[in-house]
Amino acid sequence: MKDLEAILKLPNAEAAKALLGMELIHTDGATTVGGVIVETEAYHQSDPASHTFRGKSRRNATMYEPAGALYVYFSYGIHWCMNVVTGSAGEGEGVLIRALEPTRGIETAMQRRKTTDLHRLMRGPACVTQALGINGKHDGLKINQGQVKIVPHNVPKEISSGPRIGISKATDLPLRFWITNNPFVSVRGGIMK
DNA sequence: TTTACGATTAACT
DNA sequence: GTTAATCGTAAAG
Repeated sequence: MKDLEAILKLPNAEAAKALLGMELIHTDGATTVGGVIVETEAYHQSDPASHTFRGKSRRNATMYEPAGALYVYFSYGIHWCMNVVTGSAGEGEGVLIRALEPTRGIETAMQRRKTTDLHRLMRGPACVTQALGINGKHDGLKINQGQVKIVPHNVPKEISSGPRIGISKATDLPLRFWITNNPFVSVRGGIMK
């Protein structure tokens, strides 16, 4: 198992795969909520579906921070989604965290999500941020230097890949990765198994 | 300044 | 399976 710093410097898609099986933890005061990353998507500068495709702007500025920064953006007027910035020198690359397998602070997460359905607790990018209590205030935070941490947890038995979800461009690129047969992966879209 | 739309979710038929 | 909710951002005027 490589440490986080090494993973974040890997090429975009490699980093997305390497983050699977790591544990993402958010500590807010006395409250800690976290889970194992089971689903990710890779985005980079030359990708038409990426926020950084058309260069730096106000919203995506965090994507150009050094690897290890947290890019949190607001979508559809309601949802927060979180990314981990990757690459070695402000290349505008990142990995979208799409789903976690809950491990810590499950009761707190259920209160925040207003559901007791464990399988839907952290399934979907906006569900992850809601369960962990992540929002725009966390944009730009450095991972492992404060409230948000990513630590080694286990090694995925098998990794699957396929087209990404919820985008209208470059939908044929297999830049979505998940842990094979993990029940906490969002299986929308009838993608390959 | 105005307009169209999105790395989505939850509710409903 | 289908659709409404909801608003910040980017692109166009």
